Amino acid sequence: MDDPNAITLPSGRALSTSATVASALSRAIHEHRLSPGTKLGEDELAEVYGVSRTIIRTALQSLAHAKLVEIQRNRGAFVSQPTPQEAQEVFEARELLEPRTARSAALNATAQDIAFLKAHIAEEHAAMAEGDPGLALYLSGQLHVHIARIANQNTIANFIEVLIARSSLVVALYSRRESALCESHAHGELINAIESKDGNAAEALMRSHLVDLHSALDLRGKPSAGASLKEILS
Amino acid sequence: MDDPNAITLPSGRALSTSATVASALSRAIHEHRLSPGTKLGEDELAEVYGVSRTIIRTALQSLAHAKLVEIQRNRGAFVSQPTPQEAQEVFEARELLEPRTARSAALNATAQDIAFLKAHIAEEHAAMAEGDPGLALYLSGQLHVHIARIANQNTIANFIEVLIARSSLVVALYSRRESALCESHAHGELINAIESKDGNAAEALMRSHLVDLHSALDLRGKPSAGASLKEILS
DNA sequence: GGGCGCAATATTGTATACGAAGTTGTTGCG
DNA sequence: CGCAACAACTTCGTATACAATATTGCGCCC
Repeated sequence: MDDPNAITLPSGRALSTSATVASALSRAIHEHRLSPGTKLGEDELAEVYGVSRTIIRTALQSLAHAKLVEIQRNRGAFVSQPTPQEAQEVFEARELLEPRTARSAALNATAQDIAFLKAHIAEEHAAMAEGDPGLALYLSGQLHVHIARIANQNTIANFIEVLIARSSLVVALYSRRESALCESHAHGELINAIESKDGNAAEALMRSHLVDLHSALDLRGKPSAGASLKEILS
Repeated sequence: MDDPNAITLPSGRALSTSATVASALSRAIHEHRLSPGTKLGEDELAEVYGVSRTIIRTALQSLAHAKLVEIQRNRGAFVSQPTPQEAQEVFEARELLEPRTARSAALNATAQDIAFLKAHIAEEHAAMAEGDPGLALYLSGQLHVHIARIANQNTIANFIEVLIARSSLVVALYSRRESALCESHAHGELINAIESKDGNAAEALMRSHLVDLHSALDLRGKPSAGASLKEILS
């Protein structure tokens, strides 16, 4: 069944099939192409990606572990809708992990790392300029992950990766202003601090950056964006 | 096929089957009944638990996500053998997350929470007295998770849960002294601080407790304990 | 006309079957 | 006698088939 609209899985070489699907879905969620609450039917996805349900299930379980999708027994998988409480927790966790990690990154960064970060920011600007805010949002999140990896903290980086992904959901639901989340402004300053190997500045800038993001949320009410279907009408 | 030695899955009511298996395996790893490097064959486990390979695979993938087992493509699943670098990372992550969380717990704890923690410690002592150090180790780890939950930080608590599990592997491989890891001593003081709602003390005690644990490791060499088979001989 | 209960449908949960990759033991050659 | 290549076996990866559960639509009763 070579489905004509089966997505040719990108870079399907060394990665396991289910990981590829999970990555594609994760990316779609990051970029707000899939809204919180969207049902992810197994047969549907199997057809889209041109693989069997087995692969889809594995991928969904992987995403569920990262809290990107919620699997309800005998009901199916849905893109997660973090509660205000969960949103709060995500940012509190980030505020514990990221500032200190940014400090380490500043102390560890090589010239190569700096170049990479700058290229990354340029990419982010380009995406925004081309009118692809979803991609820009994704890239700006990945920057935080890269910083943790530069700090040689893979374990923490993995946590941050999960937190970033969930943050994207939080933004989709609770963002007050529609504008770009990580204003490249803050990221630029942060990278400058890292480049000057100024650990104190990097830590402080990261902390205030996170506070900014956090305070740009409106966590009082209920999900604002397309929390789909009856759930919002009940 | 009602296998006579098929483990009657404990508390199999509300939990999905694969989650039950994952929980059982996780517990076995925590308690050092499964050593790092042990091969976890799918058919083997399927027979032991009296379920199909499908379930086993799901469970193993879940554990792999928590870095408790490592899945090698076309080779199988093995209990993880954290490298010294990973061990280091695990403890650095804990040192970022747990002290501040202990502070929150101290400020949040209700009388009920205190009672629960004390009962937990008693259980831990009992396990040790009964000569079940594995169980004691498991329980002492869980205490850290409970503290995070008392702090109303479920997201952080989930991270800590993973870190605790990995710590158990680290201890199996790199523990210098064979003695109990979390000497109940430290836990007792910590709970006292929480009971007195002394956030500063709780944070400081947790920090020093983690430093103690960390420094009890010998991360220079290679895995000490039964890192199985040829891997240690090559 | 509205609400409840039952049957039909659809979707997920689990098991099994088949194909692919790796591992091991053996045999032949150097 | 040792090493390399081959073959048989074992184990995993993926797809498909069947069973269990939830959802939906219809009809009946109130």
